[in-house]
Amino acid sequence: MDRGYDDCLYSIEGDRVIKPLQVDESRILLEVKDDANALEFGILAGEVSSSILKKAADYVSEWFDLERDLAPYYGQLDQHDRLSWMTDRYHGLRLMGIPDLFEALCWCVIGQQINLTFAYRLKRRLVESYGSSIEYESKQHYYFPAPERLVNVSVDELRDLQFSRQKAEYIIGIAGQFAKGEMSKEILSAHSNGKQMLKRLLKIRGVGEWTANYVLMKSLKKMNCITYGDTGLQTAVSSVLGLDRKPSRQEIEALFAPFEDWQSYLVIYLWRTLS
DNA sequence: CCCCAGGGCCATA
DNA sequence: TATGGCCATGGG
Repeated sequence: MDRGYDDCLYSIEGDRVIKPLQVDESRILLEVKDDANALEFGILAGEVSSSILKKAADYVSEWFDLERDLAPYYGQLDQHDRLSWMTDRYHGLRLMGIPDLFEALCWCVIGQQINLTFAYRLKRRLVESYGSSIEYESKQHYYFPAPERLVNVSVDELRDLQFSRQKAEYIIGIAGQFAKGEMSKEILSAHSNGKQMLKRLLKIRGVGEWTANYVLMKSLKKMNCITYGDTGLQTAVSSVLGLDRKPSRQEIEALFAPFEDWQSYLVIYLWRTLS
């Protein structure tokens, strides 16, 4: 999880990661750590009950995509001339989810077109300005701001945080859809298939092909999402194919074609080659 | 100083 | 349908 970027929604301390979590009406501080052959989780702060423990476990499972058997994916990777090395190098690397759809959409808008260092800085400013937090061992742990909060923020306030006018408008607009109940993870999930979900997402101002696929991958766990137009993906594909230029869309499609049902994972693994 | 970052909108033709 | 300008900032 630690790629050297400054993520403000969880903190990595040694072999454990700490993240504030809302389960039903309760706010807890979740800890997940590496325990040799398993992930172990615990509640550092907040109410603890059997119900909350179960939901925290479910969250960890979704966050780390623990239910998925990666063996078929590695089987396909092994058969590929230029990608088989990934099986050993990245063994066990899973698709880290962004379960909160609103957060995932906002994060995409923030990250559009700017370098990741700056993107994480913008996210931190947004979160620390409008998100709530809980304190643990004299450190604040932040929740992503609620749409009901962000919908009442002005474009100029976000520009003061160095958001571009476009990003500010997109985020406030998305917050409005969530606050009014026009969009939610449940609403999006109710669509019959991934293609319909993609169509619905593309209606949102600020959401293009890259963002829609990223969100379906990270929040809805759809397995065939290719972030076309992604400069990072293009760089990685160019590298593994040994090209001295950006790959065409057709070349990307050709590379991904054998990985039906695992294409999102291949995107994740290709991104990994960049860090 | 330049170019371009894990894009997308909008105007124009 | 296709193309180009624009956005904000910072790292290389």
